[in-house]
Amino acid sequence: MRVELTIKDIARLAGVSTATVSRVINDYPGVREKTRIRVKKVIDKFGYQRNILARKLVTKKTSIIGVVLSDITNPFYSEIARGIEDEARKWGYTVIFGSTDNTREIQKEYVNLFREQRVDGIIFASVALQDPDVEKLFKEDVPFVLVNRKLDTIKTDFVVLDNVKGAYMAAEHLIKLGHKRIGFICGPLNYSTGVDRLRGYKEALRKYNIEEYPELVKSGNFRQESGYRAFKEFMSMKSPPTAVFASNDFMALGVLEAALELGIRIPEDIALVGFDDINFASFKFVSLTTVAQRKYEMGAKGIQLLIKKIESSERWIPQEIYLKPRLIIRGSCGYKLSGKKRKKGGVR
Amino acid sequence: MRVELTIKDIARLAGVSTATVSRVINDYPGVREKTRIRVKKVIDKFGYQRNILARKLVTKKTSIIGVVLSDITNPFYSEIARGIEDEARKWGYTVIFGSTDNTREIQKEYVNLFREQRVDGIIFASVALQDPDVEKLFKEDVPFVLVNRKLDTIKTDFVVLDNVKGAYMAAEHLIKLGHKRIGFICGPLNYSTGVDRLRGYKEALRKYNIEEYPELVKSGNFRQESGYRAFKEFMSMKSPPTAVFASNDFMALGVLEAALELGIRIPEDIALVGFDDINFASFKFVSLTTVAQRKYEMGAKGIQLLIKKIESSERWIPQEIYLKPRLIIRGSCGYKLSGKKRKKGGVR
DNA sequence: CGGTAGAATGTAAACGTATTCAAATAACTT
DNA sequence: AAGTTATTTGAATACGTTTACATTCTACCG
Repeated sequence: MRVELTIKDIARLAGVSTATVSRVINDYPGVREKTRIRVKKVIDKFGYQRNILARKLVTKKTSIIGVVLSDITNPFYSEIARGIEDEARKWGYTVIFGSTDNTREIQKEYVNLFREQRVDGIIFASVALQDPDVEKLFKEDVPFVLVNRKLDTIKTDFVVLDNVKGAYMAAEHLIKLGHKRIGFICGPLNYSTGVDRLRGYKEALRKYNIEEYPELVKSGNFRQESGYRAFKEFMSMKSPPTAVFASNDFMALGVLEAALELGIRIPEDIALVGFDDINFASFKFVSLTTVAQRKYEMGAKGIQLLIKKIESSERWIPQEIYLKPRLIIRGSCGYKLSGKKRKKGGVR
Repeated sequence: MRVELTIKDIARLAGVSTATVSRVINDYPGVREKTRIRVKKVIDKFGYQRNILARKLVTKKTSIIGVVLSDITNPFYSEIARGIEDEARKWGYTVIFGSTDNTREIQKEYVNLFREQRVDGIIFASVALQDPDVEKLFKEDVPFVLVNRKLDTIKTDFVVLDNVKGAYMAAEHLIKLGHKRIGFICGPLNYSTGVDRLRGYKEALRKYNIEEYPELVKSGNFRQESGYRAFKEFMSMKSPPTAVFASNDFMALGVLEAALELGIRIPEDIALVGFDDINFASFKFVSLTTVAQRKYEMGAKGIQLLIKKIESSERWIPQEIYLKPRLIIRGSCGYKLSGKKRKKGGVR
């Protein structure tokens, strides 16, 4: 790499002091138009790129934000990530992602890395209900925002979907289609998304006076295999559910796989609803009815909030943002859409 | 945030000079065991985290690597990204991703951002055949590595799949299944992946003395809709192809959608092969025969290469790495697997 | 025990910017 | 035109490390 000019060189070449050059570079006021132009000309002519490291050293602001999420490969998270990335760029921030695979050790490693890199703040997109790392940051006053999943132990900023409401809507929809025995594939109960969706499901049953059968609630881990397994278990019961609500789309995909294997038709034999509306859910040969959340927007909102918090000078009051869920009705729930849609029957 | 101790404080507290502290921190030799321990104790007791910015300023090494790819949301790229991320972490590097949507302007913006951030090197995962940005970096001796797609205009490092071979294998497979009219949905011809896969397809036809019909090659853009459109066009021909080879999986998914809509069965009516082996291809209700590439590994290899290049002191000779493609035979091509697999027939 | 090589430690100068405060200059005011 | 105020400019310092070089210790030798 060729040699780089410094602010000193520019100052010398323009016949001014480094302070003036600095002021010009940062568009600070208090420099005469004439000299401003002169300095700019020199910069254009000889080329200059300020050394952001030196700048960061003195300003103590890196404009970097760390993001921990469980897996960038997971389409759910990659959409959030994209929202974060795009929005960050707009505000002049750079982001570093860390995929933890929901592992405490790797999360800790990334949090340490982020702090070593002197990030201005951190976004957690996949926090657990008990999270020592986050609580530590809270105590130490490091700015952060939770996204997607929240935490009850501390009062802090978050942007999440109203998961209770979303699950309620999904269950309600199945109930209104006439289902009385609705199997629920639960997410991990150490995540707010897991417990909230379970709560929503139960609330709907209660509201419509439908008896709760414990055997209709299977635990899953948000991964496809667990949906697959749960569905097979459902189907081996003496009286299986007539509908299944999987608390995320991946598990719903597992259900589809299992159904295909068992020769069970969705939705003709069993209705199915998912949660999240990941990309694949909308493919015609999947056509999964699901509770949608705007993942991109969630990421964008999250980083907006974080940046506001970082840049705010006054005492910050934590913001709790709940996004509205939408039920997207496709083929897998068996709802008969009016008009010409779904003329070809169900999925598969 | 509470006040941070500096190397000076530690030096004072341990009764040594800053140079010694620095040596301890960096595990440099030339400091007596006794003093090393003393310094470490002080650090443990009072807590200290070195300011990496100051360090970077003097060493001129940021240990940051920029990655430009077309879209982190695209499962193909997110897998590459994950490979890069994990491997980078192992080597003590941090990575910044930039999603360009294959846009020249955004790519330029990100390259500028990366340079402003003083990254040690850059990985391009979605370079075009003519790419002024990359050629400029090449001239200016900025270390970079191409991954996934390559460039003919300059001699540089890359890690790509042998796309010609891969496409050849796919086409050959269809030929051996007895197909004579194989529709090809081409990728953009301004990417090496586009042209190489086309070349592989043609080579196979030639090798097996199958006549090439220009109308059997439709242009696509690697996106689902274009596969959808191309398939519909094929099906409106007087004599449509009996098999379709889409040069990536997304376009193959488009084909599946179109087929579903037209009531055409895959593979019974028309055989289908894709390329890339994105996650979704392996789902049972998709079951797409495809040319697999190890995306994670490609990313990991790419960054390994880049780091080696960055850290090498001798004159660097560009490395050209071709990864081997594998044909993964699933349901969509109509190949009858022996044994118990696919007992349920084709897709859908 | 004096001398000396080698190891351990310290001193001081970078690295490239932002920023405070004082000095210089320009712009008004009367 | 002198005095006053506002605006521009510059000098100097700080940010927190690393590192070349000088100095001091230590240990070993004859």
